[in-house]
Amino acid sequence: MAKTISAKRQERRAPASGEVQERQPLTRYHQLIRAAGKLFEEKGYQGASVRDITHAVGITSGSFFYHFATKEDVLFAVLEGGMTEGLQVVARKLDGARTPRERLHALISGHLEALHSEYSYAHKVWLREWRQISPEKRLPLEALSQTYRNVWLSVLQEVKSEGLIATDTALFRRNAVGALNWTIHWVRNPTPEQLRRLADDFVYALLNEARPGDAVVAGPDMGGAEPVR
Amino acid sequence: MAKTISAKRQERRAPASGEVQERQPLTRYHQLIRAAGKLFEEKGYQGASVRDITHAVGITSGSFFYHFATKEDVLFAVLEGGMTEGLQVVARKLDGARTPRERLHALISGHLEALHSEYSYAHKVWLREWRQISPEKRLPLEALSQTYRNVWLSVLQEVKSEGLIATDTALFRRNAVGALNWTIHWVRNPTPEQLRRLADDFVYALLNEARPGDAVVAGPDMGGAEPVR
DNA sequence: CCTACCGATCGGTAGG
DNA sequence: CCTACCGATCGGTAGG
Repeated sequence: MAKTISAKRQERRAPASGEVQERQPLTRYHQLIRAAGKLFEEKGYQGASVRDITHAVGITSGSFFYHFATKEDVLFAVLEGGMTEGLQVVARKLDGARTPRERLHALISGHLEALHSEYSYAHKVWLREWRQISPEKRLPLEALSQTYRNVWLSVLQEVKSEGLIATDTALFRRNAVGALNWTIHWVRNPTPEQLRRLADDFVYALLNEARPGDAVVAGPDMGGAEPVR
Repeated sequence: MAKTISAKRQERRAPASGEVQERQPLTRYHQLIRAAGKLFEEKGYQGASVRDITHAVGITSGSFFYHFATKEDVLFAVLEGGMTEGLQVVARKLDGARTPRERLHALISGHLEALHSEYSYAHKVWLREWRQISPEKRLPLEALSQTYRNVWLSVLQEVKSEGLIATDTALFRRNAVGALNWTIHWVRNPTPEQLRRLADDFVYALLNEARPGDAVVAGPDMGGAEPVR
């Protein structure tokens, strides 16, 4: 029954809030989430079958339903895990930032990091596949989104009161997040160094300020070209 | 054979380049494209079946393959039609624009119009489903994208030489297009008036200039709220 | 454009 | 976690 599976999942959850994640071998449960995340990113939620996922971790398809009651449940686990982790990355960055400008930079670099880290398929999947999650399951994910939105808005208020932003902070936020998320279409497998550089560029670009050093981003199209305009 | 179908499709194509599209009843072929576009936007390419599409226009599923050799072919038709039309919209807007600032405004408002017009599902589908198109079929679509990219870059050069843009035009373009495309997540069924207002706001927002009148966009979340951050 | 059908694959289940 | 299987649905085809 679903209750049993749900209970099992709770036991298997990642270590709570503050604890540092040790590099121990993944449980089957987490192997499945990771494999599902990669496959959903590659082929889409509907395009990746339960058999694809179980094949990737070396078990048979029936065994999938020992760990998850439905296919949708593993999608939920992918999204919830990724968004929670993303929030933590950003919070950590913000901790070390004092001035409004530094805090904006922290937000940008945290967002880019969450979006382009090795296991960040969750965010790309969220951007493409949130429609596939039933409204009830979507609720807790929307709550995480809302929290994140508020973090941005409060930082942008600080930045605006310094006179660095001329427009409405709500629109500024949406445009900034849109531009940052758009990088999934043209930034591919960036090195940490490229990511740092990109975050710097973004601060200047979003504020429409000239960059002190020069004004050109690394290369015409970092990574492979993407068809999306 | 596929050749036959392909030939038929050619006959049934929309009137060439310059001609004005009369409000005549749609052919089955175009009915199918339109229905497919809507369904792909709603449920995704994989989520919408051939039966869904044919049901929407009132024919049986087998008849689909009289008009298209494969399901992928109707996706291609949706995308090619939408992108071609989008290019025309922008070109028309640019024709009436003189100063660099006006030309930037034309680009922005054309882009928003193409993205939010009643039959603009094509662009939303392209943003989400381009992976589903085989590389060979993707090529002509990429060419259309490339053309559009170049239009943006040449206008941005003009804008930059006026001193309105401080950063690299390539990055500015990507961020602008990313921010504009992001509106599909938070703008819903805008009126022409709202769309005009939004285009105005975007010019100021992207240039990070204060808006003369005031500084607030229409409402906190025009249309329904979307979960995507 | 319809009827009737194909082999393949889907998410999910029973029983161990 | 496996084997064996389910009913449903998929894209696509043959023949008219």
